[in-house]
Amino acid sequence: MNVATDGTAQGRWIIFSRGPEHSLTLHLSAFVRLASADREILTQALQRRVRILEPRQDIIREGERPRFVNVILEGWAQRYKQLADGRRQILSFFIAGDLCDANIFILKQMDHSLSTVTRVKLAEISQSEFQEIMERSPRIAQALWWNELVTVAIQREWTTNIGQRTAYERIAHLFCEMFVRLRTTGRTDDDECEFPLTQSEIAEATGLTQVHVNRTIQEMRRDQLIELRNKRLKVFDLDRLMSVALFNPNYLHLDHEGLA
Amino acid sequence: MNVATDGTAQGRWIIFSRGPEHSLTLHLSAFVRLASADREILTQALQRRVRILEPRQDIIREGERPRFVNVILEGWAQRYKQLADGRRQILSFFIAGDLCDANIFILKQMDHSLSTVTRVKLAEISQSEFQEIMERSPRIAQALWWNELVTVAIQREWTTNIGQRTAYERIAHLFCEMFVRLRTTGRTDDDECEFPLTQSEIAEATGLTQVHVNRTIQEMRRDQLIELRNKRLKVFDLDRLMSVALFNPNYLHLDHEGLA
DNA sequence: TCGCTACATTCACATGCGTTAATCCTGAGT
DNA sequence: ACTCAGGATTAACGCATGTGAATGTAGCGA
Repeated sequence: MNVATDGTAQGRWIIFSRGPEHSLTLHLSAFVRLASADREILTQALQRRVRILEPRQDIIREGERPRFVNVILEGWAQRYKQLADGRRQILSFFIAGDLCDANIFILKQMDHSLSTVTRVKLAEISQSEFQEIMERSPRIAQALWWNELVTVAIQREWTTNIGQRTAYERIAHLFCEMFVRLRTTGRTDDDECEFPLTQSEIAEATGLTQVHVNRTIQEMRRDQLIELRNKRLKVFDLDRLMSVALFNPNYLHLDHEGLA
Repeated sequence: MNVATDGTAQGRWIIFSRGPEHSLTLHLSAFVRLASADREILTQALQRRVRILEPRQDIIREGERPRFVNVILEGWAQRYKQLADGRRQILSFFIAGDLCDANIFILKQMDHSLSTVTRVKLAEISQSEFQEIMERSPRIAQALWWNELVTVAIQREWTTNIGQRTAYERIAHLFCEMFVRLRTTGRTDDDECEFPLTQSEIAEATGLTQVHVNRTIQEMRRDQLIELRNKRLKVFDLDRLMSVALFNPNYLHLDHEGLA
């Protein structure tokens, strides 16, 4: 696949492309316009250690010591957290181009877990590599701050989502967020996008039960809001979906200088 | 008040002290041991622009352009977010020593609001001052990253709290978090601490209604878990409170090198 | 084709929490 | 002491969402 040099397809996400030679080229064309030297630095970093993981597999678990910054190159991944008695909350989703935790080695141990949703291709960046990148390019260092600020903003929105919205609104909001993020990185096809989550996973992400998610999605289908099957989501009218979800994309902070 | 040079009282929070001459001295003795030069830099930055705000007053509102990093010197403040129809979610609380949003100027506009809970004394740090600090002291810059990582971790815990815990557990968890954070900064008195929130505010922070918060707190009182009146919280048995809340303090990341 | 297995769907019933709206405190100011 | 206002408390009632468990369905390997 190729990528994202026009306004539409740029975003917070670090997006990559395969050139004709199938080598990865990284664009942290997020937030700042990076010089080609910066791009080169990132491209290098992403090639050093690449792994492929099967679906529903842990990347790192709560309590473990973080050793790498993970960058998702293909597929969906997620953060989650489990209470002592097993209840599980999904905290966020990662899609291609997302950087999991800049500077995570500063923390002694993970307070949550990372796992794949689909089959995932990711790049691991070691602490020393990471520090070198930050030192060599202040632009990238600033882009990483920006990335982190957006990450917190998304987490705040999720808190609000679960705390204030009804089941119907919550699920609609999740659809909006993922659709917009995928579109920003050029991964939508008109009014459709991939959506590899099971209803149980939607439930764990929204603080609902799987049964109620099922009921609610059927209601959304009846309302002609969406279609969801075979791991694909179709949004008939995004404005309407955003409206019923009380979705305000401001928290994604897509209004940065990287955009046209 | 004086502060926090021993292990117990150090924490993630940037704590300050009044010397005998009533001048502020800042300790970002969080996470890293700072050199006295670093301390001096921070002390300076915190003296330049100090404001006092009355209770329940906005500091900055969603949509506005951020101009300062705010550091809380005294009192409690909060983040909140409001949906288009008025529903409000409180997203986190700040206590003395907390730094609101490092590098916030990177974002074009606020995606949430900041307001006081009690009367608050805060220091504003401008963009240029802030950048200068980061450049002059890499130790501080790293401490700021650490601070940001803990901020996201707390937000994740709040998401989990609202998504998975029952009303009783949620409120207990909030009590635990604030008690532990206050204790870490030396602001508890044995088994008691200040707790200036109204039941309505507890409700907005936990995604419950004020009526149900009231019911639940009475139940906690009957269970001899806590006492709460006159804006003071008494915790009879912190271990038991943590246990019913399924509270695991790992997300506060207090196990850093700054600690003895 | 059979029979897994993982999901999605349905059903009957229970309940935790929300809603609305009085009424009751308590502390601060006069 | 008296008053007032902002909380806290109580009550009656409703509903959104949870629980537990059965049934349906589609893909996939043997």
